[in-house]
Amino acid sequence: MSVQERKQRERAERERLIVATARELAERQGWEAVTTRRLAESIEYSQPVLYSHFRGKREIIGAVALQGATELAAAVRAATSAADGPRARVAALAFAYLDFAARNPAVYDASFQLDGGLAYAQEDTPEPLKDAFAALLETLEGVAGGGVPPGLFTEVFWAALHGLATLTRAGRLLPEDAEARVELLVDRLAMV
Amino acid sequence: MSVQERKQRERAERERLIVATARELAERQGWEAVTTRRLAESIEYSQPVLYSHFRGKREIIGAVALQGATELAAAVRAATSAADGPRARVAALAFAYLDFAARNPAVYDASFQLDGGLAYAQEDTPEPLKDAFAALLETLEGVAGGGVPPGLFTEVFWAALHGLATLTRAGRLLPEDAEARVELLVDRLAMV
DNA sequence: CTCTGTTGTCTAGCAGTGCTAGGATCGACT
DNA sequence: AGTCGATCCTAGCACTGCTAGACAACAGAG
Repeated sequence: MSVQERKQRERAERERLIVATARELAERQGWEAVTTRRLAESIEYSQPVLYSHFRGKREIIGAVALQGATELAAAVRAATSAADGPRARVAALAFAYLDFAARNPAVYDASFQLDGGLAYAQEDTPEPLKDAFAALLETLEGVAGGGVPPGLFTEVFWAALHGLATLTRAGRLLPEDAEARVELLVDRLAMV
Repeated sequence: MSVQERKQRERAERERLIVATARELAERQGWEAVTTRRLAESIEYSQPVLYSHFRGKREIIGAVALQGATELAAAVRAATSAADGPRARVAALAFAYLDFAARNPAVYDASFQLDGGLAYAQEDTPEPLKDAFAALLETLEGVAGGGVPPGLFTEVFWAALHGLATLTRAGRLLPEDAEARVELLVDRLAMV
């Protein structure tokens, strides 16, 4: 069985290569530059190989999205655990979130803006997405305030961050006052 | 000169038809269904005619976006002027905004999500966009709270609404608790 | 009323997209 | 050593946004 195992390993390796390459390409030149032809060319295989791993382009975006969610969760947890006190932890969460979105625009888009064919807010939601939300919840549930369900509070806080992230990157908000906006958001929303 | 005037009128009329048709098509089947061929077919002209009015598809989206911004501003102003008291006016603004986004998803996307080739937050920003922001500002500047620039407060509030609108429509947030989320947002952000 | 020149429109086509059918090739097992 | 199945690629489909160039319609001049 070692032959088959080797083949499986190689297949899995190639799949990682596809996702990594798609991500790089998207981060470097935008998702509109990620075509099946260019992607196939980059991994030095023909187009149909992509379709032996993924149903289509959407699923490739979805794979990048899951990677992104995992990393976002890790970034948020790292930032919050390094901060002292509820107020500082919430602020650290917000800055970490926006920083991630700004540094990985293509990945962030894959996760929260593009259609990666993933289920959200449902039972069959992939684990990384649920975990990313959980990472936010862990810190935010402490500052939801009385009578407010932590989940609901987290959704609102998340939406605000998402709005700041997307509007800023789309040029709708000037990046200069980014910090002031975050401070205002944290001061008002978090009940410390 | 009346002949030329008539032609100009007809041209303007056809341009309105293009925008209206693109909007209908997008609202009915999504922007990905708005192709230059289908659009040309719908207005009963050939494709190149579109390019005698607009530089490309992006500009058509941009035209729909401007319409949308104008209507959004009107909807917000209508809702706020019908409400009594600062708290009620802010809530009315929020509900009107989200209602507009939910009822006109394609138009909302054109305005704030897709690339319509429009400038934002700059000097050469089209008037309808500036006015839509102004409509929010008019109501929100009264509840910004001391020491907080009204413009900054409006940006944050807008971002939160935008986040709620997009995440809800993308299936990231369940629509059930929509009202509770808005109430929470208004209660926390607005200093009545 | 005819001719002319401009203005407007359409046909046809380019280069690119996501995706797939079918043939070729390679290699693991009998 | 030969067979047969898995794997991969070539070629192509139907579509996209966009454009060059042929063609027709029509206002203005004579």
